[in-house]
Amino acid sequence: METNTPGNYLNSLNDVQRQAVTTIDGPVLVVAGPGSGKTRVLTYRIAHIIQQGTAPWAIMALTFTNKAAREMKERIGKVVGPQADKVWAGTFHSIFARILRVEAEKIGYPSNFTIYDTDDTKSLIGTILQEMHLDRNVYNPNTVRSRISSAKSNLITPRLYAQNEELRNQDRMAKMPQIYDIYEKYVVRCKRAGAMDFDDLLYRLYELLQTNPDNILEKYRSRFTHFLVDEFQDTNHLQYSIIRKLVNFDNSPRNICVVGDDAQSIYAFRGATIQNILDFEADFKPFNIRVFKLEQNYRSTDHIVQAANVLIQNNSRQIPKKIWSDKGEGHKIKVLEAITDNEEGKRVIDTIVEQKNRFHLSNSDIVVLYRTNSQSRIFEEYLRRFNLAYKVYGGQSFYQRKEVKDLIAYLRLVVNMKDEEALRRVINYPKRGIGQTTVEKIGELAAATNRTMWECLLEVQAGARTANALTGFKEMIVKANAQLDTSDAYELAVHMAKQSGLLDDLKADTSIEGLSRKENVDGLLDAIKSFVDEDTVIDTQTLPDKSLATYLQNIALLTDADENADQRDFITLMSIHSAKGLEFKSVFVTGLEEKLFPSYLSMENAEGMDEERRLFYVAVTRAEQFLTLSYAKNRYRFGQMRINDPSRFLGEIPRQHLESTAYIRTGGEEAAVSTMSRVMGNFQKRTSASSPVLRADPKDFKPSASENIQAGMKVLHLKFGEGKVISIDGGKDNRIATIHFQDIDAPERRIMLKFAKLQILE
DNA sequence: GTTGGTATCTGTGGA
DNA sequence: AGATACCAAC
Repeated sequence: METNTPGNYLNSLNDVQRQAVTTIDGPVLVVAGPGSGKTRVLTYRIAHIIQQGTAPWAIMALTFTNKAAREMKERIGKVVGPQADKVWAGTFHSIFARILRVEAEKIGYPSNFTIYDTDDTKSLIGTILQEMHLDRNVYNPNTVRSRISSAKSNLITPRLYAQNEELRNQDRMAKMPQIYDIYEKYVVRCKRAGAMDFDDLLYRLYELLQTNPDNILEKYRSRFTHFLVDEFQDTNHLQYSIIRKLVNFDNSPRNICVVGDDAQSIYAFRGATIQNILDFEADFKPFNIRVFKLEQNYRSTDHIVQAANVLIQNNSRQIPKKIWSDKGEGHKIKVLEAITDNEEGKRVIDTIVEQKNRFHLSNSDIVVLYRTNSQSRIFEEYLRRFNLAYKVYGGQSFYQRKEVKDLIAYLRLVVNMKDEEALRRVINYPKRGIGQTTVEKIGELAAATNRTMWECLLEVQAGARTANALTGFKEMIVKANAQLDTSDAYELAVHMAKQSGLLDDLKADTSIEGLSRKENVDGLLDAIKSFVDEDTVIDTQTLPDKSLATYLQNIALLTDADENADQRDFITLMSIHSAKGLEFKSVFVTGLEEKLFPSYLSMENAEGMDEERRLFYVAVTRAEQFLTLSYAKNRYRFGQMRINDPSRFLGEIPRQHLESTAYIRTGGEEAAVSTMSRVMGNFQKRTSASSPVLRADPKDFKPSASENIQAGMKVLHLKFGEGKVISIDGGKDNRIATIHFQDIDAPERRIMLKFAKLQILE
């Protein structure tokens, strides 16, 4: 339990934690293993800083996710009360966006700048490619995007990029020599559209501090006196450069605490670098840096902790540390083998049902993790079949659905008419007779005259019909724009949904998908309504209003995972990436196959492989009590069934932490078993005791219909042999038998009748 | 300009 | 398998 009384919060900490909390002057590096009470340290530290007399608004606490930020604020609130809201705690992107809203005009952006998401970025790059007559098949927009993104993350401007022989050579080798040019055009276009992409939210702030108009640097240096950075291992060079600007200067108190775990760095793919930890140590070494290592794990039982310890040692570089737990040995790790991805789904859900029954777990105790979001589908199907409540995080989020984005695009356009991506999206949706040709003409004119498409809207040659449509479109937006100051976000959104014809268009579609699209738009409108009604606005300090502009700012940086999960009791499905920082009693890590996990995209070099291993480490260490690993020997990918070897990571877990009972399929499993021991590498030395034994001859085995099985019957099970049904419980479609088997170690088994094959003997 | 059908491509993670 | 690009017919 949390301690809420001020003063005695220090008592609930161990020695190292307490030092990390109370050492508030000067630079501090906290190396925090999984489950080591990192969040607790951060929150108590903030509370401590406040209680030592610092104003809450002089504290900046940067996290990676809104979820982490919200949790932190809540927990600070418990210790210091309502002042917690005054702390500048949030994601890098949201805190920096907040500053930029105030300062944007100093670097040539409107204060109501739009935030381009990944789709906007990709589509803008697509447009530029088209204008440059470059082949999309050669210039993959995704590749181009990530090149641009990593350039920004490393403070490489278009000009520097053009001069950088190494980068240019890489591009030439990749047959994309023009990337530097695309980059430059992209930056110009974003600026002209009054838009910042995710990287700009960081980069433009850096630019602001670097160019220092009106001595703005001084303003923020003196405003914030204490800094905290969570998940420091996942920051990129650009983020660290900003921090350094704000913290590391002459006469600065350098009150900064960074918390991270090199073993949990999983965002190198988007520019994060462990180098930052090393740089931090070097940069602050002259200023009496203190390093604290949190090594006690309060989350998991020992088999889990030890397994994690061993497997991470396969990585080449790491800060030495030994995570330990005093939670007792706990349960061994279970491995599920399946023939197909579909069967994997079934076996995972079977195991979930079994665990729920045997250990009285709630749905919310359970998480199913996977490497790629596309793996969620099969689990969803089986969960539905079993009537188990679940929630899928990530994947296509609510705000990425077409119909939602459409309405939002209208709203964006009303707020910022220069927003080209929004304009392109809705100029002819719903259909109003402005075709592709016209849109292209407008785009070309805009590009040729260095203006926005909005300005060129009525200047292109077009037939009377089209010209009419264009005028109508423009007037509609202008009219709505005029209402910005008088209407709140909800009124305007409803107005636009109706006026644009979007609502009518959705109503006309009576298919099931059409209905759900309509529901989504209604859902969006509801969300806007509650934004207007509620007092809780993320950025109350800067924009304490209910305007559409404020609303758009708030949602641009929101992801599905940030929505307040309603209190219902559900099983969680998510990617391992989004599970970082979370914990569950029972964790399923699925799809442990070579080329999937580790991903084939990471297999080329050692760094990629190490990052995959860290990802596996993160997955494993989410578990408190139960850890189940699963893999399928065959899996559909790219529309084709592929054969996969089990992941090497399975082989890296020492045998003694694994449950010995190997899984055996009913029917033709001899082959399965031998394959398993062959491919599992380290598993090979298993003793005969661990190999599965058939207790019934498959040839004579004739399973009976499960409905007929009743308490008191004598039954035969292929693997467990003869047994007596003690009792039956569970619902009609979910009957579970408790069976006493004669000659196995743990004679009492609970078996789902729906799936178990049992032959009635008498 | 719009519609609908076919060919082609593409494939991690997320603020 | 699903999304998108492309093309031919209305």
